[in-house]
Amino acid sequence: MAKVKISDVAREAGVSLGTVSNALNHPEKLRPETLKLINETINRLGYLPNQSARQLAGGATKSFGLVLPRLDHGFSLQIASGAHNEARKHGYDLLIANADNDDILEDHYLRYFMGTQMSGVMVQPMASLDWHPAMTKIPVPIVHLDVHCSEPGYYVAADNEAQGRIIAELAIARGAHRIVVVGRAAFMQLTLRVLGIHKALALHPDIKIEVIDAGEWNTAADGYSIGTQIAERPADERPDFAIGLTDVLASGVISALTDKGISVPGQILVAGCDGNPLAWSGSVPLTTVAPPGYEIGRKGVQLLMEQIEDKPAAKTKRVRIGSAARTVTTVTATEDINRQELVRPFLLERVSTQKAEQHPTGPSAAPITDINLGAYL
Amino acid sequence: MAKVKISDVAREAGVSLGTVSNALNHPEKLRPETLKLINETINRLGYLPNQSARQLAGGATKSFGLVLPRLDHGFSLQIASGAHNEARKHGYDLLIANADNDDILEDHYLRYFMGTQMSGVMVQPMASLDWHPAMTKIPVPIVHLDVHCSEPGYYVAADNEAQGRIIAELAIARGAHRIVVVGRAAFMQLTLRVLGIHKALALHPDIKIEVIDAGEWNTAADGYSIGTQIAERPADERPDFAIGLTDVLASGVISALTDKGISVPGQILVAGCDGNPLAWSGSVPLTTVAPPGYEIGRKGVQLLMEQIEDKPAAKTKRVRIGSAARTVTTVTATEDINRQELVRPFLLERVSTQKAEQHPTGPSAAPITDINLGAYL
DNA sequence: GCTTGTACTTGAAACGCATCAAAGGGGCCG
DNA sequence: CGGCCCCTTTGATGCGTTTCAAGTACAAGC
Repeated sequence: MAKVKISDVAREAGVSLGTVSNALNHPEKLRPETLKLINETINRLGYLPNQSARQLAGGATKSFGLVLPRLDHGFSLQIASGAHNEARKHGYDLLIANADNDDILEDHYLRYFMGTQMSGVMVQPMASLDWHPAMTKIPVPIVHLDVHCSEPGYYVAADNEAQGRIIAELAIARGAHRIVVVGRAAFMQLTLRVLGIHKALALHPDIKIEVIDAGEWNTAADGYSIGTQIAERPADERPDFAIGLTDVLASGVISALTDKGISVPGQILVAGCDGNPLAWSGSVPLTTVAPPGYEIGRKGVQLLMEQIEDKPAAKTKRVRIGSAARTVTTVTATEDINRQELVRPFLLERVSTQKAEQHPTGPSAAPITDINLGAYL
Repeated sequence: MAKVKISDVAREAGVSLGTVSNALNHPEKLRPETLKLINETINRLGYLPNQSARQLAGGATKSFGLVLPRLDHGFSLQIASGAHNEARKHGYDLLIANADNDDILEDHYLRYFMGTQMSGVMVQPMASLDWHPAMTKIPVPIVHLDVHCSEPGYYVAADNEAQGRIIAELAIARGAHRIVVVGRAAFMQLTLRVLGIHKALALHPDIKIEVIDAGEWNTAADGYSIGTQIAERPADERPDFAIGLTDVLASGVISALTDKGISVPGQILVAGCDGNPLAWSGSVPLTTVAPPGYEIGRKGVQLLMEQIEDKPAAKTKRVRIGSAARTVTTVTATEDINRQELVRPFLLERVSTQKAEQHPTGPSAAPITDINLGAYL
């Protein structure tokens, strides 16, 4: 069962090698009969073009690579979904690699994609951003997602500050008097969230705010221990609203509080940031602010296209996209819930959108008008 | 910024082209100093091997392709996760393509992968299985996932009959007297689930069973309409246990019942099949039987490896893997819940495993000992 | 000093295809 | 009938690697 190649098709069809190639790539150049004859032969022989050879001979193919840190995080999947749709719209393929939370693998796949003559590559990198210096020399369009690079380059990031602001405003609206922010602002993303929270609360000097740090990794256990600590305070020193810097933290807090007999949301309201489904499995639903992953993926591909199409464009472009406040489930499970919504989109939530923010030096990001509910986990 | 190629490295390092190639592929053949020199040059120049050329010249690279129908279904992600881990274990890369529920795209990516000289390809195909005849002529190892092909070939599938049996046994254990099965057994998978249910109930002639079909597509709306129909019956004609053939159906049923004022799980217990997180968002948690996606992905890669390693092996192998009964959340939300579990694995569930079944003509599937909790959405 | 062996290194030949300048074929006009 | 032009097809060339038979250098043994 030897592999059938283009020359086999040519011989069999009685045409030349170049003609078969044209049938594949520029069918409009061929006479209809010739094209038909060749296509029949291709099918009969079961010919499948060798992509490697095509790429080698013809330069980049129309495909993008996307390296994600994990596949089981809703945010990353939203990115993948947005990127996929946008890529297909432009006629590009999208290949996804799972870096599995491993820097080395991330680097590995990135190089792999760049070496495959992909038309462009996107990464949602883990914490650090110090690429191998060589990386910047590669003449392949690349876009970083969900980071804030200081180096020149393209990136698309969620407006984490806006996320903080939104969640703080939710607290204000709920009449909070004493707020705790749970977790360590270990990464830029989290720092910005805290900043947003502070900015929003600056207008409300009557509201007390407190940031509790419980450990380096912001694990659920950290959240649980902070929750325990809160629960053990005298009732009048407890907050009435807790904000987890991540959903995982928030989820840990909720567990601790309810374990200690404190009602959530009866006595303390808890909210998170991330829109991370992994953290939703508790019996107490969690209110969270989800970054617009779908939009980020979409915009990422658009930046790739930009780099491909107008080569001599600016070498740096940064896009920040506002967050959609997404109350995945209302804090109070017994609150009025529109059952109809449950039947259709299958996400028990109220979605309100927030206009995209303009980055001072960047282009205006399109306002977020749609949230891809279906694709969201 | 011209692309630096292997000959540039060779010239710069003062060695021959073949030596650089050896440095990359057979470093043990080189004198340590030479190797060091070449590596330094590679880094200095920012050389990145052209994967297309490598593949073209060297035959298949160590990478697998996986085509999934969607990315936002927990089952597919489990497959991806299992496949990824197993592939890495053997030193292979895994590239994922999202067919986005589109037959044409599925075919497209499949061909793409096969044409890229991948070492092997896996697909979780949508309904139909009539590949283009040419497909079977391609000398690339391929494994189908979650299907039951009649044609010769390799596949790994969940034991859907076992899923039905498990869910029926749950109903029996809960003391059900009157069971309805909701949905149309449109695909083989669903047919087998119904079969399993019937087999389990055959031992309990006292339990009444009824199958309600509401439409071709088993949508949430279908579930809702069946739920409504059930709710409108006189109380003594209502079932006390409803089984959705899919979680989406079950979710629709729950919505309808609670909308009509019937308590779930107070008056009617509802369970589903799939372990589909999309269907979990309701305020009433759903008990579901999840197929062991992680195991399926793992086994898929193992079958790929088998085909790669012992070429002259059997041309057909079929593996059926038993389902893990995974009660994502107990039917009664107020039931005893082990809070500790909530903090750690972040999946409020009880996992019980079921020994793998032996396919008459196949090899024995390894018993399922672990469920990849973390990777499960 | 010559031979044999060992340890590296070399470079030319594929790999399968896209490209493109050039050739071929046919119709039309003069 | 000849000349032109347009539409279609041809096939040699090169893409960046890997591979492998052939080469080189050096050391040990005689």
